[in-house]
Amino acid sequence: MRTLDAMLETSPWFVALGAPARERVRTSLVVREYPTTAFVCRKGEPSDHWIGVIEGLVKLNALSPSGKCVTFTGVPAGSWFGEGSVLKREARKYDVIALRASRVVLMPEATFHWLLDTSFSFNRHLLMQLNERVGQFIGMVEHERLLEPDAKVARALASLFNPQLYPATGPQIQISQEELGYLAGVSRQRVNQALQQLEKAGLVKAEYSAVTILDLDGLRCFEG
DNA sequence: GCATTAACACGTA
DNA sequence: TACGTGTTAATGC
Repeated sequence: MRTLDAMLETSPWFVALGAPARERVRTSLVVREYPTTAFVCRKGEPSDHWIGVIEGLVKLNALSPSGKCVTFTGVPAGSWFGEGSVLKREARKYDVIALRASRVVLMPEATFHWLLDTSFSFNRHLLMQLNERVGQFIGMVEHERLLEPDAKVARALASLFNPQLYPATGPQIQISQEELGYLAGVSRQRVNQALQQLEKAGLVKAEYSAVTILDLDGLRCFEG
């Protein structure tokens, strides 16, 4: 995923639009670049855009009053997020931070609501995406309460490769073990141990600041 | 017992 | 140099 146009061609709701609507959407979009650790959005800001990741990886993040950090989800290239707050016309509820150099596309709120009012394919896509997210987050609660750390790390990794939400993701993801820890809810040291177990089981290959998935289905049902 | 934090040496970009 | 990794020791639930 290198360019905005490549991103749009893999967005099913966009492909389904007629030429005039595509043009209207296309001209309203703005592309921005962010270096690693930069804020794409901050908690409390107005939600005036739907956000797509063209290149890179961003995370939805929250910081506790005592300074602890949790990551709700990582968003890889090819996917859109942030519709919840735009739909409700409320302030951003979480920080969005680039995990590595990332190119992002912003769709203005006005375009978003116009699509909502005029395009069945857009509505259908949004419904699918929200439904998929509900399933993902319910799964997260289940894993958080029921699974051991090795399995939590396995599911956290697998969640970054949801083909419904993230259609155009290759098998390798560039993410540090510390960030995986924030995503899985375990310490960096424990992530390191878990990755060694998952590697031994032939499910992943751990690399420097990256993980390659070898067996996605195996990761999804890994229980130790 | 097991995970977490802290601390350290080492390797990599 | 700055950051990520692999490991160990002390601490806490």
